[in-house]
Amino acid sequence: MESISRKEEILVIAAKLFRVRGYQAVSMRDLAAELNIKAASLYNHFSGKQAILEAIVLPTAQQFTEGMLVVRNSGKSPDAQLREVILLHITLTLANPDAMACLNNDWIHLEANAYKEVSIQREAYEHNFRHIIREGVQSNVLENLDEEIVLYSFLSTLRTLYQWYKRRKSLDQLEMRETIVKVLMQGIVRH
Amino acid sequence: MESISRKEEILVIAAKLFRVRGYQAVSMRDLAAELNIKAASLYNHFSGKQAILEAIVLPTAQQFTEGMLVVRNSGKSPDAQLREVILLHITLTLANPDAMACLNNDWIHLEANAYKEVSIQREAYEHNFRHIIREGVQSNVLENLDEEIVLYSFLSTLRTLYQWYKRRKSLDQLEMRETIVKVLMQGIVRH
DNA sequence: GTTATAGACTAACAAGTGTTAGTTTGTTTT
DNA sequence: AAAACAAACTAACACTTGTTAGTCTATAAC
Repeated sequence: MESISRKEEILVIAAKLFRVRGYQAVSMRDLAAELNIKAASLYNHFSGKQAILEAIVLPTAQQFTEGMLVVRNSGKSPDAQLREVILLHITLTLANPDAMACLNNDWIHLEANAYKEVSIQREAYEHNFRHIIREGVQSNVLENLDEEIVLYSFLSTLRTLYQWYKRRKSLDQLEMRETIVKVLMQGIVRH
Repeated sequence: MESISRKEEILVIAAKLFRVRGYQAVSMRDLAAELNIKAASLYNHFSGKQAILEAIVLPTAQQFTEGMLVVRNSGKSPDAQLREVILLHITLTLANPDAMACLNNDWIHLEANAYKEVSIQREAYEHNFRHIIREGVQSNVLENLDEEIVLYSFLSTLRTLYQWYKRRKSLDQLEMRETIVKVLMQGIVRH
């Protein structure tokens, strides 16, 4: 069953193009050309352009939803959960940076059901994130700072990670993860 | 000379649309409809769609370049400069959030000279930012952390501010600014 | 009162868009 | 050998895109 592999191949190239130029700026002919086929041939594999976007974005969104669920059910302390969420973002981003870019930038071009689906997952995700922060404040391990500012300052950094992370030797990889955790949790000034 | 006002009016609406749907997804007819005129009428005010994008993005990029210059020439300590840069982002974002969105998301759709222009300014800006961080580490006021991670974790938060800042009473405004500074500089854990 | 000017209009263009229909080719399965 | 399938193709469609040309109208300047 090599057909799965061909579909996958299309998704890899599509995600790469969408990341660089944006969903709207990539035509079916552009995508086909990159695969050395004609635009019409893409319809042997996907029902249309939307379907390609969905096939990239929906599973990625799903991974975040599932990851967050695991963290929330871990029974760990709030600050440990925060740490886990940060590592989740880093892991998923390194696994597929192009798909991460699509999830972040092109999900607004999803239509109808897929759009609603991602909206709901996104909201639920932020809701859980907010709760971890709140529990951290209540249990006195975090400073009592504005929830929204803490939430989005974290999320901004993590969601745009795909833009600026650099591939490193796997040894440095661990160090990078710890540095990001440290920067977000403890800031950058000496004390 | 009411013509300036009309041009400005178009830019305000254009920035709003570009922010919500993205530059590529907004047609000249869409923009015109929002202004209750026909697409062709837009060409009385701008030479084309690109010119509208440029008129939104270039001045905004310029403001950051100028702001950074002031900070760098202030003679203040590295951590004070860092604080100034954070406040610069907040000030410019609150002044024109739609233009900020365009600068962040749609500048890649600029062509030729305008694209190069913004690329150069962007690089110079990040270069200066990086230098402030380096000086902070060298003068022992900042922790010795990976420069790139610190830089982009700051920039990510500041560049996406337009997405999540909430308008507040001007009294809270000051508090918000201080909270953002605190979160970025000192992190969120108690110590 | 004539002349500019700003700012709108209609009509049309060439190019590019996503998509469909129908066909062909080579490989796999039976 | 026959049938089924994956995966490509050509040709065309209806529509949207940015843009241009040429025209009309009201207000402001002289």
